[in-house]
Amino acid sequence: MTQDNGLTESQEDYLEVILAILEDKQAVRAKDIAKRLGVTGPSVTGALHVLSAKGVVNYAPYDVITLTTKGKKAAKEVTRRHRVLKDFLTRVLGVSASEADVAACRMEHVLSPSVMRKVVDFLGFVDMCPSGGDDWICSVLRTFEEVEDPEGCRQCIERCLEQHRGRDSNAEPPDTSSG
Amino acid sequence: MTQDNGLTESQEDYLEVILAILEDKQAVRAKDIAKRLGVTGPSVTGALHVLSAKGVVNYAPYDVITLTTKGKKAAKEVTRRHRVLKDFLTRVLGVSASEADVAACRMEHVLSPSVMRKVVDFLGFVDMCPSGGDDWICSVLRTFEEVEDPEGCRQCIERCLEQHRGRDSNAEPPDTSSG
DNA sequence: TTATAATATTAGGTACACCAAATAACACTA
DNA sequence: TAGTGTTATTTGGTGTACCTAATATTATAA
Repeated sequence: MTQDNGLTESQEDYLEVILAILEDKQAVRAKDIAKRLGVTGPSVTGALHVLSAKGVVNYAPYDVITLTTKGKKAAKEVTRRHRVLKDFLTRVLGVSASEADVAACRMEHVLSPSVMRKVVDFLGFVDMCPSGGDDWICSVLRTFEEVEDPEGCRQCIERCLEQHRGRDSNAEPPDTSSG
Repeated sequence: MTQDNGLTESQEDYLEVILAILEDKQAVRAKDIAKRLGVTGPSVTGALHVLSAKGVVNYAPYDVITLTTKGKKAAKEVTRRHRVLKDFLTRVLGVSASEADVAACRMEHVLSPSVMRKVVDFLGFVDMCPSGGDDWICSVLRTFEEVEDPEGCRQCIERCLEQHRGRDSNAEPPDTSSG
């Protein structure tokens, strides 16, 4: 497993939906898990046995289903990855919400923490941009290894953003074409 | 399968390495496949049986291993996805080459064609930028729904890029990647 | 308090993807 | 042409993740 928490992709999915159900309703039913995951009852029972053995869910036949502390932590972590990836897919790549959900559901199991961190970093740039930050584009450009003059770029982007920020300033910089 | 070509993730991996070996050497040995995929011989034999039944490899015991036309097409498609994703991870997110390879190896099986297209589109902007294109940043910004004056931005970016281009008027192609 | 509907579980089976050990085929060399 | 090492295959088995059908439990209504 890329994320190594000792859980398979399928098991991470189970934890994720259990947490989601817990946030909706009070009680978690095997039936609801089955419905959300598109599997049958026996599959849920089987998975719960394994998850219980792994110490992430509290389970006994016909008893209520809850997450252990460890399980809740793992579930939240998966959910967080899902959210980040969906965010990235929609906001950066322009993927539709529903498609992003499907894709995030798969990607959330396969990206290492370090790659996830890069995704978060990128989103950080994006978040920073409209609120006043003026260098995320430069930072991105730098990662392309194409920009040989980051400072020049920075200044340029700065002017660009200024144009959008300051409606009052109609002063178009006339002297920018110099090398 | 997200990519539905009737192949499992594992099977796509087999095709991918078979194609890779074909591009290196002339002949494909079960042993080489095993080594590249980190599996044992029997696993390869088993997979070849299935792949043969699916009409993507030509296989008979102790005979040479080749890809069918259909198989070659599928293999090239997977390889293309891998390349695109690795490219994206390294150039856009700044992931290291080796990590990008690992991540691409997983992602290549889980992203739908439409999401892949978005990734390609994004890379298109990136590629366009240093080589003369002048609006990829604007296009990206537009997707963030933050830019209210795309034309102004376009002009700004244009100046920015001019600044970088102007330093090397003889404009050789950037020639950074070689697949 | 039983009958019944809803829910959950066990039992048994499939498919995939792998493995180790044993066996078979092949390609040389002597 | 037999012998030897390499390569490939078959055999038998594991673990995961599903499924259907049958059974058990629980909750509820008569």
